[in-house]
Amino acid sequence: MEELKYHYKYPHPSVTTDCVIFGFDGVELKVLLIERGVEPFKGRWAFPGGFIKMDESAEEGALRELQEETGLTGAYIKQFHAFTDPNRDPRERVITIAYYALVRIQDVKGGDDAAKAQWFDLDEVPALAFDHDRILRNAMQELRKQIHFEPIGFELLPEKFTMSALQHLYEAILDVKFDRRNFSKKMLHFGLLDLLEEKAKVSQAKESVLYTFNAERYNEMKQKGFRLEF
Amino acid sequence: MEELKYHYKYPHPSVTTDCVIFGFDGVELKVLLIERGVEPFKGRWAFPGGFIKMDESAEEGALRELQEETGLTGAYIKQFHAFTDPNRDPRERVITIAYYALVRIQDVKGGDDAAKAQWFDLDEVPALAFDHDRILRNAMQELRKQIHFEPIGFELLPEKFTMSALQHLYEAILDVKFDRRNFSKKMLHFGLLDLLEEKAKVSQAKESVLYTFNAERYNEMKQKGFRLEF
DNA sequence: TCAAAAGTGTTCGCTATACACCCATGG
DNA sequence: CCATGGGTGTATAGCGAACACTTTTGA
Repeated sequence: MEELKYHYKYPHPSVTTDCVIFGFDGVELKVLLIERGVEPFKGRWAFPGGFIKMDESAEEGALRELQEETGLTGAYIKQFHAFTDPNRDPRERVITIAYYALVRIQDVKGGDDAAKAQWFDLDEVPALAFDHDRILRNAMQELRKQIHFEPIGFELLPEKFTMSALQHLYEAILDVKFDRRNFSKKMLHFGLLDLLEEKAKVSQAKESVLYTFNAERYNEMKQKGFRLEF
Repeated sequence: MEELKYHYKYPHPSVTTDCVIFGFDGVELKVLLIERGVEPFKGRWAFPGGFIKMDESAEEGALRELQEETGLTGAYIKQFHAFTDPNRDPRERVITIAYYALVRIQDVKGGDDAAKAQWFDLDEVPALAFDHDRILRNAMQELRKQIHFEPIGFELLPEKFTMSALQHLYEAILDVKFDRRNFSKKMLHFGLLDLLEEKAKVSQAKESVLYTFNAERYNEMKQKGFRLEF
């Protein structure tokens, strides 16, 4: 039998973090899932996650999970909800504090874990373990809200990107279509994109100019009271 | 010595809910605080809160705390952040899932608890216990974000209210001033306010017309894809 | 009669949107 | 030479912001 070393007067829930990891391949918004190797929900897909250590914050825990699965440090993460249904885990009471991460898909290495990890198109996500379906829907909602007011899309793109990559990203996240001319006008109007000398040919067509996001300028402007609104 | 009946292989944090209760007196936005009767932070003010029971969700816990302090059932609450700094409670590891509640201040009874409770103007809140200063700042931020997109202000007003009460509420929450004519135009333009026959004299001046918020119509419109944007 | 709040319309500028043609490249 | 995607400007409508005078009432 396991040794039970920690004793409390009242019952305590377990607390985990789960990390919904979003990536973008230039066309589709994707999410990184891990196949569970153990019961419950063995064989089902789920988000990376795990118990919070007693000396780390939830955010540190989420970053640790993210690093273990993707090799990435310092990626953008955001806490969006704590899921607390008493029956969300069939084994015991587990509360999870959920984060989403925005990563550059091309920077992701295979994780340390032997666990099978795989990117899924958002519209091809299978039925997930636990309440992770709900967590994913919720993450998407919050991501959509956030992108209207913060320049987080750039976390998903390479350093240098074309205007049409940026547009496709916004279209994938918000599930709408924009007029190319209007989209570009609006983006450039914020004054946060630097036009690079360099060009790139993406498809079998004309080469297109590259932009980069000027985060410094954004921070300056934000301090002066500028509120981005897409 | 206390009997320690609950045993775990790994250490578990305690999990609480805290509830930032907002009210509006017609002029100022207020927050309900409770004076702590025990250490730590004895004598300091704090939000109502407590441990989550093993068979209730965090939301149920927050509603229970709210009911105990105000006598209100079914008030509007919203989870806005989980605070997880390992040292936020000097006694032991405590994670708190924070909610804010919007209540009609005039409906609030004294709580069941003998604890001293008191409404504070938002700009006269004293230094709070634990990390509750931070929690309050965070709650205000989230409330401001939310009121741009959801008609939650009405949760703070009586059923029947004047346009200027509504305007003062928005001004208090957003900390800005609006032009009376423009504000009224914008609000009425949503088509969510019903003009009542009844009038009221609020101050020592002209009597003014009363409105009521039509929640049914809002729900219909929302289902048809209407997105409120203030 | 004075002070305080309520009621009410118009103008202007900006932003969002709708929309079409030409060019460069690779197959 | 054809298909694909890139680049670019203008016209219109709707919304947000600015702005002043008259009325009622109670002190």
